[in-house]
Amino acid sequence: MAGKANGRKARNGRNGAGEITMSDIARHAGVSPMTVSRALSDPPSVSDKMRRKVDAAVRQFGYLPNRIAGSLSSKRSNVIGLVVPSIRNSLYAAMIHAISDVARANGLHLMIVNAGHGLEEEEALVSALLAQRVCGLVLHNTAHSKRLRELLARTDIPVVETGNLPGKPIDMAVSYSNFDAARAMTGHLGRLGYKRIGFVTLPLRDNDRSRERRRGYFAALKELGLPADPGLVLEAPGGFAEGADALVRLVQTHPDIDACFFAGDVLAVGALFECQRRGWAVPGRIAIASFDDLDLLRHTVPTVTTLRIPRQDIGRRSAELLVNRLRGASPQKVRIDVGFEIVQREST
Amino acid sequence: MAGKANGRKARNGRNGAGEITMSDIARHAGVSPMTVSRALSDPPSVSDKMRRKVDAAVRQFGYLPNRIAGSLSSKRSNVIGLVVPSIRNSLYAAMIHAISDVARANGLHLMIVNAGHGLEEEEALVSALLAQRVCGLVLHNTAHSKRLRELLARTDIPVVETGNLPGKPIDMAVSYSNFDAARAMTGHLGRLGYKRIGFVTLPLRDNDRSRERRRGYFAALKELGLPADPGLVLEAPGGFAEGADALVRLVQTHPDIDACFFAGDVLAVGALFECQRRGWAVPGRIAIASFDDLDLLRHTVPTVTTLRIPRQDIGRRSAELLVNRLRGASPQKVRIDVGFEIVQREST
DNA sequence: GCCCGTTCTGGTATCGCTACCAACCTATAG
DNA sequence: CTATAGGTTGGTAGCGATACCAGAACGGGC
Repeated sequence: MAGKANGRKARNGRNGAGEITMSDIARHAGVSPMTVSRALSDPPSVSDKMRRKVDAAVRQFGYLPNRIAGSLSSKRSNVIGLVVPSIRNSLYAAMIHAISDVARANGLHLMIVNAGHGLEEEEALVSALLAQRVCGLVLHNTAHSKRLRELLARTDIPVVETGNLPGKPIDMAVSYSNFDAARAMTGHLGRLGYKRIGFVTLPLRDNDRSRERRRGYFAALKELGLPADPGLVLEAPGGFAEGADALVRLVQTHPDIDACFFAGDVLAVGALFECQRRGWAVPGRIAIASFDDLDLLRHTVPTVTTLRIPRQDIGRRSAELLVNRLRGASPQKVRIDVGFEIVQREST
Repeated sequence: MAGKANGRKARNGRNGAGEITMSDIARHAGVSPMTVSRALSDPPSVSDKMRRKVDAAVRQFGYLPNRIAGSLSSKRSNVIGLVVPSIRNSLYAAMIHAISDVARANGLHLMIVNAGHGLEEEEALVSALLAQRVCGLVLHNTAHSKRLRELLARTDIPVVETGNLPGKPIDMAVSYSNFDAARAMTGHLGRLGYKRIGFVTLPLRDNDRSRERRRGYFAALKELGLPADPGLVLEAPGGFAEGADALVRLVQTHPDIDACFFAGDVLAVGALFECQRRGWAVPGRIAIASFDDLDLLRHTVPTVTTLRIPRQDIGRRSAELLVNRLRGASPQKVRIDVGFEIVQREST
């Protein structure tokens, strides 16, 4: 008799195996579940007495609110999705770190995926992140498949692109201009007096950043009045050995080369080490310039001239833009150019 | 009249602002929501005809299932939590990358947090991950606060510790022995004939890995019959400049030092560069050994003797253990020693 | 002491999906 | 032609939280 009547309410009672719920806490604190919810998510809205009761029960049971349920109910998740070409690359690591810090300070979590370097892959991964209902996205890539652009256009979550300054940002962009940076460094080398400037680029396929850098290189040569020799441009996957190899090939095919600009820092360091091995003076025999201010470049012998890209700032500001939007800032297209800086060191 | 009757069902109808739901897809495909659910999560359980109808509707609307709702309902999330001391460090990056690959292949996502190096911080972060109801955890740290151990003991999700081989794993462990590794390298240096072997350690506070390495160093000295001189041991935060500085200080205070073992690769490289700057022959004036086989160490001049720790394997196997458990493998304490390898190169 | 505006608190109805069970087919055997 | 098994399909009832509104408690002014 009572059995049946209790049956309905029993589901709020302790259920042998299930997790501790807000109702459990509420019951033990002698308040309603709503009060528990408020006490945890917006303490000032609850009286001291109630809050104390709730806090005590929460501590007693080691209660951890179920954010999945919370997200479903409130239609707000507290997870930011992040798509980078490679978690392994320390450049991205600096950016991820900065994003992570801002996110944490705002109670957000990070879901990070490796895009590899394919457009379809990126599309699939972003879809998966959207299915997880991330509340914001940071994409390093700025070249996207048509379907991905459509997909993102339909969602109303904030999106920041960070790898390049795109002509048409999907939503917001925080970056520097790869074109300007490569142009500036090439120009810098020209102004230092170098006449035969080689260029080693990272893979160009599906990568607008690499392509922009190469474009910048050629633009600068033109401005310097130097001939554009396609033989002075080499494409190489990023790696120490590949940088060394590229340098050697350039020197062999173009013995008159007097400087080389590497579009990736690891390539440049690999080349520098090769020079050390061969006893080539840097910059005596050949000058070496790099892209991205790896800490390492400040400590090699000689130290290496490079472009300082404020990767951390990019991460921090991207995250801040997301946070602001999540806090209700009106969705306006933002396009922040964080700029770059040429760091002249011993190698040029 | 019909108005009222429809009122009840209307909530399944298109609702102006809300997201596209499974019911919407079901209605347009002319099947029940359950069939849509099954068609998406377990295709073989649904007839071809039904599946085709569902797939068509899904594509037509660009439907992305709401995994938050799915997770709540099924009490299973598809997110793995990962706690590392620093996302920025490339060692962890290699491990993260491997975990990420395995996770992706199994439809899992990664939530990564920076623990910094404090025990309380780790506790708070893990709590947050548990609140997100991650389905598994990878912790790099093996020193935990008492409360964290209790917290993890109460949950029934699989946990893998990876930074060291702990005496009492919380659940599973995949690692190498920091003690054995440091002992082996120190022994190796002794067997090469070095008599005054310095040791530069990373910060020891709250870090059992560093402490184990130092313990290994002293154990080896004892085995070699060499005196343990506390003055030959220095503690330094990881960094190129710090490595250089430590080396210089050791050489100044102990001019008879003939080898130095750095418990962090960046420290070792910083020291090597300092030698290049000062024109000290390596290993002529002083031999340098490192911990962890950064790619860089294979390319410097001279190349650097180091310990190869299979970071990627650690990541891969950790993830695989988690996946197996999520697939239903019985929870047995696993403790995998992935070992290490001494890589003898030019610097010693 | 009474009225009304504030502040707090609690009940109810979802959020979008999946687990579970019941109902329904179709096919094969008896 | 019916009975039974096997494979599909659909209805119902939550998962654990929050939004929204209504009601209760409180406090001050006349």
